[in-house]
Amino acid sequence: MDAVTFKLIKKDKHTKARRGQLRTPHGTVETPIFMPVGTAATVKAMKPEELRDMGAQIILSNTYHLYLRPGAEIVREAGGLHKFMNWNGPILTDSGGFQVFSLGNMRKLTEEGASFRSHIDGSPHMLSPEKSIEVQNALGSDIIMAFDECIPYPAEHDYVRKSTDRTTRWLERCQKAHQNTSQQSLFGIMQGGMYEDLRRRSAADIVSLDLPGYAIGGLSVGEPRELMYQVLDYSTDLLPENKPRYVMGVGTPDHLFEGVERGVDMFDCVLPTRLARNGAAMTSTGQISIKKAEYERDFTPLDHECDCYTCRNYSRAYLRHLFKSNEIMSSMLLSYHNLYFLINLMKNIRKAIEEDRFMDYKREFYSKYSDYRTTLLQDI
RNA sequence: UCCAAGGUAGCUCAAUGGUGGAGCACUCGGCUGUUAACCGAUAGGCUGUGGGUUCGAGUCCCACCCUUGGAG
Repeated sequence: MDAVTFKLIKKDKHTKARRGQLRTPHGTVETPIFMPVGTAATVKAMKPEELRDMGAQIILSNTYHLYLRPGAEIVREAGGLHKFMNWNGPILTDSGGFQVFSLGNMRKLTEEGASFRSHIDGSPHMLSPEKSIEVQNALGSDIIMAFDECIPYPAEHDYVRKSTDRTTRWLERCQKAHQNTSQQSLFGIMQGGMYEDLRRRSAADIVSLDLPGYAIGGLSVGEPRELMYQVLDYSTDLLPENKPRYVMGVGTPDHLFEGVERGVDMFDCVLPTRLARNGAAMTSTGQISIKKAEYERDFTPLDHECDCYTCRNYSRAYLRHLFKSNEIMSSMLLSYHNLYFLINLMKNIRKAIEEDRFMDYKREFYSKYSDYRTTLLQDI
């Protein structure tokens, strides 16, 4: 029996959207779900209590970062990642595969794995499928991700094919290295770039390994929005219906809608927390920059439709002041709001799916969300 | 009153006698499995004032004004 299991509880009548439950050793997650990212064993500027209060069900952390600092053994000694960071809900750890992409100029790829130079002190390290699994075992996360290469965009067909096949071989090694299935489950990752034939090939290969969950990787790497939707259109169909589907690194409100509509169950993204620290807020009318001079005397909440702690208690003028003054509270209040915004959005989406009005809800949302009205007209 | 140092962008400061720049602040933009409380762009100037030397002065000379420190 897998540590993590998925139960499909409802399918939308009009789209591929679905409602499900993901059971993990640390609790059940209602899907579709957005997962806040806590790279270094902390969702930046947020206390676990706040995450729980806002309705976060599962968070993500990172193998590469925790391996470098403080080191996997220290987390193991602490009693595992849950205890170490005081979050006893479900945790998913990324494998370090994204760092293969994001630290491109500081690593070398071979069949064995990726040789990194630490971004902290320049020291050399090798992350292989086996090493990534070993570290994630030590961390004790509920869901562990396969070690993959997140392929840049654009990329030549030949390169994508070779890389994707290597990612598949790495997945086989991950599966072999991962033995303890009672506490952790391994998810595989589809690659294939923006090429349908390679996505099909990747999906067929990883699905044959019969894993408890599958991710769609290599999206949101700079490709046009329409291209991403196009890839998602056929990619979800290539994955088994009774297993969770996770699109990695996606987190703008419109992408969440489009992903859910195409049958995606899980998302994660640094965007809400990063935007927050950089003075931007996600709102029902679109992204706003709290830095702008026009908010200097705006004593209304960030988002008039939001009932989060930040919006209930603070004004745009105050949040602008905090940001301009470089005050820590700025990151805290904006992060809370942005995470709440996405978590609440997903909650509404789940409810809409349950009531067979997902597309109605999507239309309603898009009608206010100014940045994407053009998409609304084209897609609906 | 004398001595010394110094007056350059909003602020703190650069600039052999040869096209006055930077950091911060301001304004605007970007951020998608975090190398990111980050990155980028625009704007901003009678170089204290008035004379002089010079082909050419922020820079050298003179006077004055102002600031800071010291002495009395």
